Amino acid sequence: MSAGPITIGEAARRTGVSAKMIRWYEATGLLPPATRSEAGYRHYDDADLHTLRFVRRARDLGFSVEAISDLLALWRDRARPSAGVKAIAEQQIADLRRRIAELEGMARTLEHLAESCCGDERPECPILDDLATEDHAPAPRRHSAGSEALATHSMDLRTKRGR
Amino acid sequence: MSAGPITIGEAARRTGVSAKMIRWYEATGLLPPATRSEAGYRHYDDADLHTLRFVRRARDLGFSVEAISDLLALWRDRARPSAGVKAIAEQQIADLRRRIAELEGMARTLEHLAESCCGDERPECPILDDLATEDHAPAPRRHSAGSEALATHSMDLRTKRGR
DNA sequence: CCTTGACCTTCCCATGATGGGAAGCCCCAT
DNA sequence: ATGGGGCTTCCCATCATGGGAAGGTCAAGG
Repeated sequence: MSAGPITIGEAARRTGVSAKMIRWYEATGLLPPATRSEAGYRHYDDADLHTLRFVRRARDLGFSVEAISDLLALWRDRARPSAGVKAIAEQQIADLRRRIAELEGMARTLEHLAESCCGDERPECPILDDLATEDHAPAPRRHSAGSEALATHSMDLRTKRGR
Repeated sequence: MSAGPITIGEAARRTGVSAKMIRWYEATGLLPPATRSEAGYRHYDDADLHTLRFVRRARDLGFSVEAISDLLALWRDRARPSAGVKAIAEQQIADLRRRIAELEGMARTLEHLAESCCGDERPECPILDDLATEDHAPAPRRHSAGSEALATHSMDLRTKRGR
């Protein structure tokens, strides 16, 4: 029910989108420029908050900013056919499934290796032996071209290990 | 069999690691500086190729460059206890499983939504309706701190949609 | 009225692993 | 000796995000 325009920090708190990211979304054109106070402060109203939550939710579902841009346009167009939205969603699902399969393959291979490694004081280690084996499949280079219209670029699949 | 030292391009062809990446691995300390010809060309011998294939294989299993650095050190130390290697591998497995679960959650949610969207000319769209719904769980912010010793940083989970 | 502290602004930088491309040198085969 | 392809280094872009500096603004309390 709060109606008065609020500042970016407050909007961040209420939508779960950081102030940094709100500014960035505006700078890159995902969101239209916010209205400003005389001093230059950005102000957000309830409709803006609604949009921000929309973006947040879409991010949580793994959509890229580019995809969200399309979704936002469709959302604003009340006469759009739902087919377009569904197509974007299915593209996203396919992408998620592909990435899951890729990670699953890695996990399974590693699980096999870890199982056969006793992991004690002794230096015998099937894991290192596997890594050092010369004849692994050329493994189709990542970043292979997709089918034109539905081309996707596989993301980075590695882990960041904090330390 | 081929014994003579070869150039970086040839090493790239034979190991599946791009010349760019070989230079980068050297620059960042994952690999020791390559020997150079008088003209400054890098030269690689069979042992180097073996190492490069090791790195390549580890990358294919999703290990970060930092983890590979540890694995390489263990590989070179023939007296290492296999426990250390196994620990790294299990950390990696846990990380992969966590990421898979996260993607799986997104995929399932989207599949439910896509199922209920007829995807025709009509503008009714449960997918957009969901995105526009105000009350979604605060969704624990990504990048939450892990447990000190085994701390991991979750990766980016979004899609790049080529266009 | 003035200070203080919390907030806002913009701008630059870093992340991780990868590729693109420019400018310039080198090597081999014709 | 010349041309083309490979090598060198260096800079830039990606994608979404955060960190932090330098400086302006606002509201509350002395």
